[in-house]
Amino acid sequence: MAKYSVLYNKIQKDIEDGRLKPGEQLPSEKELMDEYDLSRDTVRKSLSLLVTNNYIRKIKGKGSFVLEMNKFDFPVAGLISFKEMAAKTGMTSYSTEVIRLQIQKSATFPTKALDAQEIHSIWEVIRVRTINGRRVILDKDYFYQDVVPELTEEISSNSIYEYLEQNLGLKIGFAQKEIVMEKATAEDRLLLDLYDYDMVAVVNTLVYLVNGKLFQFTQSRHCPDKFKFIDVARRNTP
Amino acid sequence: MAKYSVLYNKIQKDIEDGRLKPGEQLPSEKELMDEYDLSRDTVRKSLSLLVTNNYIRKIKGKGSFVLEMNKFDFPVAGLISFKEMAAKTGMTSYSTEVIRLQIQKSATFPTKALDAQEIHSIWEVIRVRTINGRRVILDKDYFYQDVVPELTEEISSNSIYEYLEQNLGLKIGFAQKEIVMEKATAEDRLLLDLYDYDMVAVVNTLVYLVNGKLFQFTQSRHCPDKFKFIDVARRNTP
DNA sequence: TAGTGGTCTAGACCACTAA
DNA sequence: TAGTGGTCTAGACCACTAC
Repeated sequence: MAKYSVLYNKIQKDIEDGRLKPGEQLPSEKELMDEYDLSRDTVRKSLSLLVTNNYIRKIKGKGSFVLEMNKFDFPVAGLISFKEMAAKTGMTSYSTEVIRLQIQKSATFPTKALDAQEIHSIWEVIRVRTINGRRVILDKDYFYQDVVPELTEEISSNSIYEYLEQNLGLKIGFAQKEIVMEKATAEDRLLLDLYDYDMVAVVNTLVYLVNGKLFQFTQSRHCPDKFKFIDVARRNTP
Repeated sequence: MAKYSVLYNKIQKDIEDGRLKPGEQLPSEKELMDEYDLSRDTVRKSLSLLVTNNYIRKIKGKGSFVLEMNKFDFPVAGLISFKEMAAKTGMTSYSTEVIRLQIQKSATFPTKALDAQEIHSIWEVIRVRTINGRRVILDKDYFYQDVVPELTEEISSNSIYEYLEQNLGLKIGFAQKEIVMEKATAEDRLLLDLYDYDMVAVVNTLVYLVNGKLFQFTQSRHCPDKFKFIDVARRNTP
């Protein structure tokens, strides 16, 4: 592990575990250099990462301070899986039911997500997420089979991402999300407990590997009253 | 202007204006050093910024490449004002109507957004955004008066952000957004052209200055069929 | 004035990619 | 093997903040 990663992880953990409290001042760059026996640039690299990930902010002439970002309910910063979210927010009761798991010939895979007109074999996974006894999320995932050769019901009902990262060694790079509202379909009404709602919140996601290759499209359809998306935006990062 | 900013802006502009095309390879760090007479670290700082802002990606042993991120309709990356968005997406016909502009004593300012129980004087600005003849967005903005002393109808109907940044010299740091769906209120139905929809997409935003001080809360209520939110998420930025 | 973070440099070594 | 980006160092000067 790189030296700057070690320091980054140390401070990140200190913040998440509450050893460093919101508003608290971090040691100065000089002090961190001495304490961890690092050059200033390496210390600065760690701190820069903490800044871009919204853990701290730096003020010229004053120091580095832990951000106070606990005004919202849960800390979803972008890309996170259902299972990770469940763990972070401490959901007591949740489960996943696999509705369909099959291979397709790019039929229903959204055309705009395809790089070209090539024919691909594609895994289609349809799952329903239940939280506290209510079916609230309908997930439709599509993976290229040349990237994800095998997929079982057991993997799907656990965490696909965990499998992809730990077993297949795939490295997720980034994702584009699009959030829209749509009229509920007959399928939505069948698979979700929508009560009297006639709309759903739809999150379309394209997931890319670190090498830039697109490998997954996901459509996540949520009960409107149980949907919440959190985002932290930084204006003009430079 | 810092040297790394100069190079960053140069390349960013080249990408946005199409002189550097998606997938194209940038000059190597060595070449950029020579061409712009910079040290390697300075070149790397520029490129790092382009990476975190999702303009390019770097591949060890190969080079830096322009990202292909044009699969979505418009490039909203986080924090952007209505006027900026209108300019970027080339909306032909839009206007803003100021419904209410007044000073309040923190009454309707959402309590969870307040730092303490202090009493503040707060500007309340309620505006309706019309696009192509349809009233699609209801914006409710709240500003602390000690940060924004004066606000006129003219400023409000133009761009408040432009005024804050250029005239008051305020520096926006970052914002937290929360997106939820809500049942339409009587006010929504009165001020928006909702047709037969009975829900709205609600974006709650807390805006902080670079010094970390919270200074604005905004609630933006959208017609569901005209709402779209785009987000780019990077997994494990380190 | 002392201490802080911001910028910039020159040089070194490593790991990965491609021919 | 040559070229690329990734990490790390030591030292310099600057701008801002606080006292």
